[in-house]
This record gives sequence, C-alpha cells and structure tokens, in this order.
Amino acid sequence: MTTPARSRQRGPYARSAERREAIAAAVLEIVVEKGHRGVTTAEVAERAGAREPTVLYHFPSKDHLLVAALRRSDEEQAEADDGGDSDAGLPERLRAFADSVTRRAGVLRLYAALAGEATTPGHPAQEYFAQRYAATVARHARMIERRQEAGLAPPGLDPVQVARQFLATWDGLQLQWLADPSFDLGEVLVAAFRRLTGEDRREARASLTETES
Amino acid sequence: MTTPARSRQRGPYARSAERREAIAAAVLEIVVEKGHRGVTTAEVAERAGAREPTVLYHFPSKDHLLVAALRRSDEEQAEADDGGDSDAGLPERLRAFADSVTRRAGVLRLYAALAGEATTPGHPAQEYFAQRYAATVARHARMIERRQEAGLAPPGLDPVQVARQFLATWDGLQLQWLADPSFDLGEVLVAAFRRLTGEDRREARASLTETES
DNA sequence: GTCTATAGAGTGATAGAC
DNA sequence: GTCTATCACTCTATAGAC
Repeated sequence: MTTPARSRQRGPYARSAERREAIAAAVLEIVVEKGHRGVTTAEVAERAGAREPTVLYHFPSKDHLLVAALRRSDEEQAEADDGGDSDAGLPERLRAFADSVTRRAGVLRLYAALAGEATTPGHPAQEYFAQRYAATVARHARMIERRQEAGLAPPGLDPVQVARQFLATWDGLQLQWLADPSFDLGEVLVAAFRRLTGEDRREARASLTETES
Repeated sequence: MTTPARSRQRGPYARSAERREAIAAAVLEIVVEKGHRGVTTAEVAERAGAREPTVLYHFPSKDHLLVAALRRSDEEQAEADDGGDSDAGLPERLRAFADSVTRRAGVLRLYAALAGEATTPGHPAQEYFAQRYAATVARHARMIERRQEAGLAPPGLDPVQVARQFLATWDGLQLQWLADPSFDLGEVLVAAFRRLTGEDRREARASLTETES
C-alpha cells in the first residue's frame, strides 16, 4: 500500500511468514539438487532473495535450516497422499509410496543423516524426530489395532511394538536401498509388513502343517 | 628391536602402519567422547601425536577419518564377540548385543549419520556400507538357512529377503532407541527376529487356532 | 520485530620443503 | 612420510537501520 514493490530481486520487507517459507523452500531445493552437504547458508540466502543474516534470523543455525527442509518435504508428501485414509488397499499404498521414494533420494539421505545427528542431546532436529517417531508409531499402532478388530491381524500382538518394528524396517530398508538399489523396495517392505503383523499366517499355516507334525 | 623408541611425544617417523592405527584410534576416541561432530582434524592430529597434514596424508578427508573410526570400532566389536559362533542361544546373544549397544551411543550416531551420507555417489563411506550391508545380509541369510534346515524356521522363506528385513529393523530400532530410550531394545529386537523368521509360529499357531476356524 | 552490512573465528584442505 | 606455512571458505556473531 505504502510503497509499490520495487523491482528488486530481493523483495524489501517481505512479510516474515513468506520469508520463512521462501527460505525453507530454498533449502529443500538445494537438498534435492545437490544433497544436504551442498547446502550453504550463503546459497540459501541467495535463492531465497535475502541476505545471510536474515536467513539466520529466521533459522538460527544451519541445522535448523535442514530441519525446516525436512518439515517442508513432509508437508508436500502429506499433500500428495491426501485422499487415502482407508486401510483397505494398504499393501498397494505401501508399494506406491515406496515407488515415490525413488525420486526423492536427496531428502531421504538428509533424513537418514539427520536421524543420526538428532540423537545427540540438544540437537535442533531432536524434537522433529521425537515427534515424528511418536506420531508415526501411534498412527501405525492404531492401524494395526483396526486390523486386529477386523480379524486381519492376530489379537496377541502388541500394536505399539509392531508399529515400532515396522517403522524401523521401513527406515532401514530405505537406507539399504539407497546404498544398493538392486532389490524391489516395495516388495520387501510389504513382505516385512505381512510377517510383522502376522498377516501371512493364513498362507503360512498350510505350509507349516505339512512341515512339522 | 632396531632403535629404542625415543621419548618424544610426537614420535619421529613412526612406521606408517602404526601411524594409521594411532590416527584411527584417536578418531574413535573423540567420537566416543564428544560425538562425531566434535571431531576436528586438528584434535585428531594432536591425539595421534602428529600434524594435521600428516593425518590428511593417511586419510585424505575428514569423512575418510570417520570411516576409519567405524572400521576400528567394528574390529573391536568383532574381538568382543569372538567365541560365540553357535546359533544356539541366538535370542540371548541378540539381547546381549543390544545391551552392549547402550554404551556405544556415539559410534551408533556416527554409523547412522554416515549411512545417510554414504548413499551419495562417490562418498568415501560408500564402499564401507556396501561391504557391510552385503556381508551382514549374507551372514544372516546363512544363519536363517541353517535354522530352516534344523526345522526352526519355515522352509518357504527367502533367507536373503528376511536377512535384509532383519538388518533394516536392527538399524532402525537403534535409531528409535537413541532418540527415545523408553523401550527395551533387546526385547523388541528379539520379537522382530522371531516374527520375521516365522519362528513365532508354534506359539502363534495355538492362538491362531483358537481365534479363527 | 524485521532486515542489512560487516566482520570474525575456525574448519578442512593444499603446496612444497625436508 | 612427515612437516611448515598458507588458503579458501563456511558458519556464526555483532551493530545498527527501518
């Protein structure tokens, strides 16, 4: 209203929320292009149309910047999976997700690297991972409970324990796959899900019966 | 034998193999004490009784240094588990190992962080992880085969696939545990092993029989 | 509260002599 | 193989304008 936007590349006094968004977007962009090791506060500032100290005003350290990129990536991912809250075709959805992972190696690397760093007390990513683990475990646990109620999963399982195991398998398999993509990530993941939740027992029972006894 | 060691702190012209060892040991020491973020080439040099360029002569970059620490840690670990090659008390051994993990958080963090980095092509840790994954998967697969032959595990399983899943679960659970050590790592790990290998089926069968049919 | 300008401490890494 | 000397660059901190 006061002054018309000057035709500078570095927009003057962009509202803070926009700035934060622009900065986070810039970080994610660099992560995808060059990997997180290629992120420098200088380039982030450049791409966000700001100066370095401005960047560090919004995110007090480089690690905070990286966490912001992870958060932003999560949001984009969440938008992508919008509709499917049904547990119905779960194995299919798993497989689909595993496929999408293929294209986002840069983010996965960042996720893995930060997951390691984040476990040191006081690290900026600590809260992010604590929340993320807790939320994911809770979500998976609820899903397993529903499957138990539906008779798909055996009632003896501890849903939280299985949820933890499944999350762990997921993260670990991604790592292995990134290191050597010679196996079908979706397939191995779905198989692990079936075994961990005991949903392979129907088929297993037959082969078991003919094996022992 | 030839010349007695001179009583200088910075040994002059220590044989190269010794230098490498001293440097790797210094890195591991710092990792355990302060975490891998606390590793600086300067301090490594100091602890190894050498100068910085000497350190970087043997290990051309900081990442190489970190890999060296990981390798050295593996060796120490291997010595510790020397005797137990029997598959007999495997769950017990798993549990014991999971306990020992508790005391080596620094190394685990480094492992996790590097595992993420290592997936970028050309990274110094790439080879280490490729070898380690391959060796671990092969070792676990052999173990599962033996258990299949012994009638402990169902014959329908793909040993390599299960081995992958188990390794993944292991790595992932360590991460979760480091982020929030509120659960019993050994217990969850053993349970995952049982389910992934189908060795919980005997017990499961009973509960299954009374559940369905 | 939001940003710009400037500056500094510390890092990994290199060139080249011994 | 080991060292001295040096560099380029990154993250971060401070002072102050709007």
